Amino acid sequence: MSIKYVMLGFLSETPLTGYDLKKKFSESEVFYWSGNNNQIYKTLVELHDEKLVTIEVRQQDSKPPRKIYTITERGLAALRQWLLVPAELPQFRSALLVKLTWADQLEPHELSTLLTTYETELQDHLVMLREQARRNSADTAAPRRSFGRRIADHWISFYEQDLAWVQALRHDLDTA
Amino acid sequence: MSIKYVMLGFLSETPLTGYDLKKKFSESEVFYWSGNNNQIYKTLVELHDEKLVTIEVRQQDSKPPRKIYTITERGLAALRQWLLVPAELPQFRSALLVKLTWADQLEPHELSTLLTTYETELQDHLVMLREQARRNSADTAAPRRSFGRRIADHWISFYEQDLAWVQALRHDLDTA
DNA sequence: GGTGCCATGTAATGGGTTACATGATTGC
DNA sequence: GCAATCATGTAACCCATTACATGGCACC
Repeated sequence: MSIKYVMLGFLSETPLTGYDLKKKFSESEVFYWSGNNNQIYKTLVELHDEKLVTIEVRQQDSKPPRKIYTITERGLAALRQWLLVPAELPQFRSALLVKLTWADQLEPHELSTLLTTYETELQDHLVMLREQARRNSADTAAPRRSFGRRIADHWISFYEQDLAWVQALRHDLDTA
Repeated sequence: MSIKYVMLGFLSETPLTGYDLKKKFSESEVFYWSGNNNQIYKTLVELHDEKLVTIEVRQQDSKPPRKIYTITERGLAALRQWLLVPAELPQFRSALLVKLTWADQLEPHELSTLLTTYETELQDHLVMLREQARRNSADTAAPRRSFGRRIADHWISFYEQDLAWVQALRHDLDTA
């Protein structure tokens, strides 16, 4: 799965600049790309070459000109076509689970520190995600069939489940 | 997080060849690298250069020679040091959640097909994972503080949660 | 005769990251 | 004076992927 279609997706809602797209990527983890300049500006050129978007340059005084990208009919068709391709299964990457495989290489107190640190970080992250979800669901006046809030909640539930697991593990280790 | 330390981890259990390591990566999704030749053989050279492993070449008649890699004291120390570094938070990458963001671009029956296909694939995958977990927990006579089974179960629960979510979504769409 | 396992490795490519570069404006 | 926002883009690099290459043996 490439970032290309996700950018088309955003552009299907409203015309945007590269800068705007960058922000879109940083606003939600579900769009898991870093949204770095290199990729975005290169991909925009690509999208334009394939006539999936049009460019409108708008000059601004004392600011760099904005290049506003608008999706074309072909772009919308390409997006739809991509949406119809069966979605690959989710990928989970947990550094903790990998490390715990060799937990026996650590002293009990070292293991305990590892878990506690992780737990704290997870909790902080969850606070952030919940805040984000709250904000996003507030301003988006739910369009007919968009699952924004539902998706965000599901996302959060992955972390919640992970948190519960670590807590249970820590509890078991403490009582043993 | 690089594949390097994971390879050291495997080598901390027992000496292995590059070929063996490849298999280790394919045996469990938790070790999420593809385990392709390029990376493994290159990394083994690197590990050897850094004196984290030693090489023993064993000739075999009518088969290519095996290069058996054994972890050194320095290797074990490097592994431990890596284990102590706080684990990054897990990363989830769900193509489905990304696509559903633009679900309104699809006809109801197209959306339905998308979800059903995904659900079926998930279920198949779960069957495979459960089988894998069963096999792995059978032959590993649980060492003192290794969480193999626990880790596998947690892994499975991520997919189960995802499955439940899709099923709930599909149910809601059907009844609406 | 074809597939799969053993066992090593290389080549080409793709996808993604960080960091660099410019430059004005606003706010602390 | 410093950081952040707006807004574009480039350079260097790293990690990972697929595919290619070799070659014998076992099994159906």
